[in-house]
This record gives sequence, C-alpha cells and structure tokens, in this order.
Amino acid sequence: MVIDLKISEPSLQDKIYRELRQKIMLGDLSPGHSLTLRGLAQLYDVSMTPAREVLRRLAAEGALIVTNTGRFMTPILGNDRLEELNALRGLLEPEIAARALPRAHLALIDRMQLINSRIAQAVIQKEPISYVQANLEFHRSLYLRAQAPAMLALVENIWLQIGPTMRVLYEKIGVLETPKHHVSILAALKSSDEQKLRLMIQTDVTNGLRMLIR
Amino acid sequence: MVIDLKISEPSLQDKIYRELRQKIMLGDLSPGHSLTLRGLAQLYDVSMTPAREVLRRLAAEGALIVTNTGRFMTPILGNDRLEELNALRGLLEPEIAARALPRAHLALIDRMQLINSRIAQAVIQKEPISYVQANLEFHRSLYLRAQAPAMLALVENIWLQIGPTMRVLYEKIGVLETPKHHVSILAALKSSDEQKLRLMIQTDVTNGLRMLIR
DNA sequence: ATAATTTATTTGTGATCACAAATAAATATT
DNA sequence: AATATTTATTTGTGATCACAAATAAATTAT
Repeated sequence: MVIDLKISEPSLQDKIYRELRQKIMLGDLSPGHSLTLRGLAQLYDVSMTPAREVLRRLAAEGALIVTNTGRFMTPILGNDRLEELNALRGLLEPEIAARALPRAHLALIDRMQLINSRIAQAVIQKEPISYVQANLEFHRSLYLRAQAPAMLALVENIWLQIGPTMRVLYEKIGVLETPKHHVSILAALKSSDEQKLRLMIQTDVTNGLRMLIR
Repeated sequence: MVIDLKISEPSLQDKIYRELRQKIMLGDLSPGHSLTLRGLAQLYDVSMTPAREVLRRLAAEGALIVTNTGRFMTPILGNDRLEELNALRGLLEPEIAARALPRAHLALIDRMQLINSRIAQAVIQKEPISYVQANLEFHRSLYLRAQAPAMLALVENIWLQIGPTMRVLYEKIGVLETPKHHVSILAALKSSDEQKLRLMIQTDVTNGLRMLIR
C-alpha cells in the first residue's frame, strides 16, 4: 500500500482571509471602512470569486457588516454594543484563563513576560497596532493552554468585532500606559491562584475599555 | 425630494441559508451528513454560486466543518467538545437570562408557559425535532428580551454547533420527560429572583446534556 | 446657489465554464 | 479472495460574464 501525505496547500482565499482578518482584529482598518469585491480582488490580483468568499466569511463572523444593499464594511459600534461585547470578554476570558491555569508551566509564563515587555515597548514608541497585537498575543498565549477550542474561537470572534473600534479609541486617547494588571496576572499564574487569576483577567479586560470609553 | 422605501427582497442565498441553518440547529441533519455544492444547488434549483456561499457561511459559523479536502459536513462532536460547548451554554445563558429578567413582563411569561406545553406535547408524541424546536424557542423567547444581540448570537451559534449531535442523543435515549426545570425558571421569572433564575437556567442546560451523555 | 432630475459609473448576485484534485468504481495482480 | 492498480466519476476552486440595483457625478430647473 502506498500512502502519500499531501500538504494540501491553503486555497487562495485562505491567504486573503487570514490577512484581512488580522488587519481587522488589530484595528488596521478603521470603523466604517468599506470593502468591495473588485477592490479586494485586484488588490490581491485574483478574481471576484475568492474575494467574495472572504468578505462573506468575515461578515459571517461579525468582522464585517453587510449593509442592507449588500455592501461590506467594518462595523461601527455604538457604546452599548461595545459594552456588551466587553461584558462578553469579561465573562469568557476569566473562564478560559482558569482552565488554562493548571497547564500553565514556567516556560509559558516566561514567554508571556517577554510579550509583556513588547507591550511596554509599543507604549513608548506609541505604536497602537503593535500594542494591540502584543496585548492580544499575551492573552491568547495563555488561553491556548486551556485546550478549549470552541471557547477560544468565541473569544477571538469578539476580538474581531471590536478590533476597528478599539483602534480609534486607542488613537483618540493615546496608548498611555502598559496594562497594569498584567503583572498581577503573571503572579496569579505563578502561585496557581485561580480566584486571583479570574479577578485580574476580568479587571484587565473591563478596565481596558472603561479607560477608553469616556 | 422623493423617498422610496425599498423592501429589498432577501437574496436567493438568504432563503437557502435560513432553511439549512434551521435544519441543522434542530437536528434534522445527523452528524457527519455531507453536503455538496451541486447537490444543494439542484435541491433548491439554483446554480452552484449561491449554494457555495451558503455552505461556506454555515461553515464559518461552525454549523458545518470543512474537511481538509474541502468537503462540507455536519460536525461529529466528541464528548470533550460537546462538554465544552455545554459549558459555554452554562456560562452564557444564565447571564443573558439575568439581563432579560428586568424586562420579562407577564405576557412573555405566559407565552413561555404556552411553549412549555408544546414541549410536553412533543414528549408525548415522541417527536424529537418538535421537542428541540420548542425547547429552543422557550429559551430564545426569554433571551430576546435581554436586548443583547451579540450575546444571543453567540448562544445561537452554540446551538447550531450542537444541533446534529443533540438530535442523535435524543433518539438514542428517547425524549423521556419534559424538562423539569422549566417550571422553576418560570417561577423565578414571576418572583424576579435573579439568583434563582441563573441557577435554574444553569442546571436546565447542564442537566440536559448530563442526562444524555451517558 | 440649492434642490431635483438625469446620466454615468460602480457594485453585488447569480450563472456557466474549465480544471485539477479527490473519491468511487472497476479491473487487474498477486 | 484480498490487495493493488487503473479508470471513471464526482467534487470544490477560481475565472469570466451578464444583469439589475445602488451609488456617484453631472446636469437641469427652480
């Protein structure tokens, strides 16, 4: 019997999808930014077909909204929606963090510490995108350990939705300070204190917005 | 100035999408059921294009999985995944129910009572699909009052993912009994007891699976 | 000038096609 | 008979096109 393992190369649309998704999540696109099939298509030098799939997929995930005439744009979130999404973060992220806690060994904590210093750098250099990117990476690197893919998917889904709006908030306020609760999070991880971890993740998420919204 | 309001008729794919989505959520399709572009297309007498959009959209929502060769099928959930999704229900649904509580007036409670009797009927007649449908409607009619669209979207997203699997579980066990916590839920609503409501929603969701899984 | 109307352009939707890869069916080989 | 190989069929992907609806631009009328 001959077995040939295929590396099934990612389809054309997958590449475009991942790039756009990343841009949106990091706030590279501002709220209300509209995207067209043909525009996206010739940007990546492909036909309309894969471009269409990408936009619809992102729309299905809430990363884009579809106007009632079928146009695609990044969502413009009102305060109430933003607070709702943030409440979801406050609900989900402590839970997934708690699940990751038993599996969070030292190597992970070290890596998170490293990422945290990258956040500090982004603050100094006032680069909001790098800031958001490192900040999300800080959280994700922990959450990955929870081995709860469905939960992580929901969390990232929310990050996607708030991406563009968060960016403009950061620009309006200016990235003032490195998130002060991250050290407490790391401490809670080291001491395996689940209650403290939940609380710190919760306040980190909640305060992040509260700082911005007014 | 002349304003003409358009009733912008739903696109072709929207109709197909909603129907398929409903089928999946109610468990009309069993786990591992595979769907093809051409099959779906000629089932609805359309071209491949809208069929493709529908399948990809459902895949983006987790209602379908895409095999590594690009085929579409309803997900086959292992026990761990199923428990994770159920944990998410147990996390989200009490919260959204609590938010609905202040707005839950008597008319709503009456309607829920009515739906509950439909559940009882489905139990007697042993119609698992009607059972699931009425059961979800019971919950959704409450959650709609929360005015938390993002939260509701996540909840329905999870319902979508577990739809096919729940169906076979119901068939294996048989729909034995009308959910016993629903009356407690209604009681909690009437007395505006948030803590009790959270607890009852939680146990209703959790026990629902626990009953089935072993 | 401002608002209404007309014209031009852009846009998403759905259909059809060619193509390669994956699956199923049939045949041959051990 | 069971396994390997070949052939036939089915399948998703991406490209291109026509079309109608929506938007933008230009024009006209008030």
